[in-house]
Amino acid sequence: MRQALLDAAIDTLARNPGASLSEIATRAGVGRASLHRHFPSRDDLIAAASRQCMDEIDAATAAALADARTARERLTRTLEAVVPLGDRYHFLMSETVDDEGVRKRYAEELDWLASLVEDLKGEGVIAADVPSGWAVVNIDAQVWVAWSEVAAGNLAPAHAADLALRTLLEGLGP
Amino acid sequence: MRQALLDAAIDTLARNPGASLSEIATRAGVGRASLHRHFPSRDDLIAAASRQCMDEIDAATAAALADARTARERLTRTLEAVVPLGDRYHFLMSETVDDEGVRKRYAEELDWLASLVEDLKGEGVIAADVPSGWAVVNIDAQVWVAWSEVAAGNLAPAHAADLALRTLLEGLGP
DNA sequence: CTCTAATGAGACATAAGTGTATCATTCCAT
DNA sequence: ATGGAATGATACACTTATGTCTCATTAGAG
Repeated sequence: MRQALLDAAIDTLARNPGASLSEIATRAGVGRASLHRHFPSRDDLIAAASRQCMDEIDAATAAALADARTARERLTRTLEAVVPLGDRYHFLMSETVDDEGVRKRYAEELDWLASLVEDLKGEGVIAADVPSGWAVVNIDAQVWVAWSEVAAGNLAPAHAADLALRTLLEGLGP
Repeated sequence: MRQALLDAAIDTLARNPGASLSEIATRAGVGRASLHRHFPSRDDLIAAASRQCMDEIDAATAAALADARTARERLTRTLEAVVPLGDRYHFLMSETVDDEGVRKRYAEELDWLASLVEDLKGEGVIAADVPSGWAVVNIDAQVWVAWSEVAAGNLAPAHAADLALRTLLEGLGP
């Protein structure tokens, strides 16, 4: 029940950030009153959904990164793992959360991404004259683009992740 | 007055699609009643703002494309012209408009972009094995990324447009 | 089977956004 | 200076979303 509500919230809010709690409850196959029992306020629901997204992304990337030796390999595994979770990713980017813990974890994710970019530069995978901020925001953008193409039914997840990787490596490479 | 309202609407709604008419009127330095005199309903305002955005983008690209001979040159000029209008561009992408004329013009823009991609492939600027849909959505994404970096104060418009162009040419090239 | 906790459905109050109408004031052309 | 048009401010009705509460029903543990 709680899980169904979180999934419905992520699904619905990723596509329409202004969706009402009624829509979310309906999509979860649950009455609106029950939603309020589990999540007293809209903010509570969004904060919990954000934590859920970060948990899923952390789990997926941790598993994918276990055997990654180079930064390039870490980027590859990360894209393969995160593109199928693109709706989670997009939800995190679009919803501004009041919760302190969520903001902190989100900042950690950004730091991790920034350090990955630095490592990629160190390996010569990303050219030195590409601003690091540009690289970070491009990785975000490629995840979003790849997922939206998958969600639209235009590409298979693996193909989309591959294209995203190629676009990043060639586009930002030396 | 009408112009101030349109500018305020685009500015405000590009950053927060759920902004209220009060916010927009206040940002325009106008009372909410006056807003309703010029634009009877919210939908009217959004439709007019969308037309305004397309007019500005059309004007900017038409001027930039006047002397473009190759498809690659058209892409370059388009990025240089559109990146500074990134908020307009983003507004168009994020607001779903009911108006028939707006939808039609928007579809024409997408067609134009698709034909540009085909021409770029013909010139060998974009690799043949890159799906055209991927190229189209990547051009959109680069405009958005470049503008957001400009809006955040991280890059100068010309530098951002240049990075976007480079990322596209290298990322999608053969 | 029985008791308890959870659920669904609905009523209710509250708040915010929207659209309309009114009236006094300001601005501008004549 | 004067008259008309536009504006700002305000009040009002209407709608929608939110959060709380109650009560009958259901599911599941004992």
